[in-house]
Amino acid sequence: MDEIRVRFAPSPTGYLHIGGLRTALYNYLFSKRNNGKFVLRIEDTDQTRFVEGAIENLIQSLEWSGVKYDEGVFIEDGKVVERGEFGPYIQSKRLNIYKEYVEELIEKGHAYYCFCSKERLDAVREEQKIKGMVPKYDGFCRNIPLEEAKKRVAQGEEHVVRLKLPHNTDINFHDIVRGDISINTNDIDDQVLLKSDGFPTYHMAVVVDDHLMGITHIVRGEEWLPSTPKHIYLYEAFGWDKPTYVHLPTVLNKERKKLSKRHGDVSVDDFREKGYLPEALVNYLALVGWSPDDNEEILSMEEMVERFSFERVSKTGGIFDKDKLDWVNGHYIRDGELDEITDLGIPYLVNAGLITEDFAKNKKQWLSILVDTVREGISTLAELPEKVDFILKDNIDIDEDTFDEYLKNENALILMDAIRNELKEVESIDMEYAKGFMKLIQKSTGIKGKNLFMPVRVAITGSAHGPELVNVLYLLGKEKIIDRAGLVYSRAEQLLK
RNA sequence: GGCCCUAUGGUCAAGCGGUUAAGACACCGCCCUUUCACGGCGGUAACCCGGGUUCGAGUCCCGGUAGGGUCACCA
Repeated sequence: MDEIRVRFAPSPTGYLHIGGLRTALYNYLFSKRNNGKFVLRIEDTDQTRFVEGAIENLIQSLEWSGVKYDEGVFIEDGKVVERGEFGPYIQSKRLNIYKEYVEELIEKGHAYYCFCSKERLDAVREEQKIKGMVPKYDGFCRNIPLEEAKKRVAQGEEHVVRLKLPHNTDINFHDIVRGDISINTNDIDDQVLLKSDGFPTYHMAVVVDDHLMGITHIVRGEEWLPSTPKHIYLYEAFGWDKPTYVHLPTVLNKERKKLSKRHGDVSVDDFREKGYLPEALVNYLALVGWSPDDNEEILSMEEMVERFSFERVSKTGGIFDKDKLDWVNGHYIRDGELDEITDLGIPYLVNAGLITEDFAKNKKQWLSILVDTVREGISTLAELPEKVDFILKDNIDIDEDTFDEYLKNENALILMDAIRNELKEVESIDMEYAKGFMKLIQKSTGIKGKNLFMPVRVAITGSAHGPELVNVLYLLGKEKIIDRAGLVYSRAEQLLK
């Protein structure tokens, strides 16, 4: 059997979004699973929608997510380059190729020149709508004799080329996830193949390129299902072998609509910024529309590759569930390599103004302990600052209710005193000392259990909730603890008067 | 509106003619614990409706309903 070749073919009209990432991911998993090749092609046939920097952004997002491809468009030294023997991989560089094939279609009678103006087309559509008809090209130019049409073209008359679909013919094809599908040509338009600006439309370019690039499986979103018959017809008109089709179910938002920019939070970039790990995003995304036969939910890329198959892709659109993503992400934050998680988390602390770049560089060890003590309580890296801010900040606030509950008493006075006395004796707090610290306080005050831990926790952290106290003591260090104990002492003393 | 697709708890999702209809997220309890979290245990909760086929239907067929997609010189 021939080598399996798949492609992901985004248009550079913006950033990579979640739906696109999943499509790319499934292509990747499938190609890896079958030792095939994965191509990245850029479909920039609509000049008007081209966004500067979009290609670079798309590639960077893919790179970040760990979805790798073998061939096509890459970035090297900040520049867009192409690698592979089937290039160019950017459609705007292939205009002459499409033109050639369009002419072949015309000669074979599968396509025709159309001179209708935009105005006429709009008027026709408008009238059809009023009559309750399906808006469709009325075939006005369909029967212009080829010689006459060519003459008009030669005279410079503006024109497009349309697909000449036979009337009332069923076009059948098989889709791996949808099964057999049949659509009648009466329900399909004579699609424009070549635009008046000389660029092909998607339908023309996709067929030519997929064929020329040896693509064996077309894996794309289900929004392409209705136009697949046009593509099938083109393959037949050219006499080419048809690829295998795989139309993926849609990723939906809470409103059960296709994910869109309007609702925000759909760009892969956004998720990265919000502190999601690529492993987690990709892991979760794979699960919207696919499940492995053993139903595992936490899977590395390698594990997904091992288990992936289109037979287990569902037909139903799935809602993107942020809660579950958060859970998956939290899992990766907790289970990830501490150094890695720390490195990823540091920028969030710097951006929040909690630490400086210098501090980040010089206090790696300390920071990794910081991250380790709070990582179990967060689901995204962006939550890091709020979780550690009581440690890094100079001042903490203890709200009145909490203070009254735990510190407005004689015990607090005794405890704060003991803490300050104890700490006076030591040079600094290391982990060993931190581990035994509460024992020492207990010994010197005779206070124990909740009466010991809770007031101390509140006094030095400002809150009745938080992570393991031993780590917090170490992280806080001598000065801060003495300082905070002193403030609590005075405040309690005031209140007790 | 035409065409196409889809239909299992709130969400994702097993199931592929015979099951007490898995599991995960979320939610609620309990346990662990100095608190929170993590973790562990348990719980609430589902086969869209109506006809067939069959000894037997969540599973197959038909119809309805609902949801989605698509009807561009956009992809």
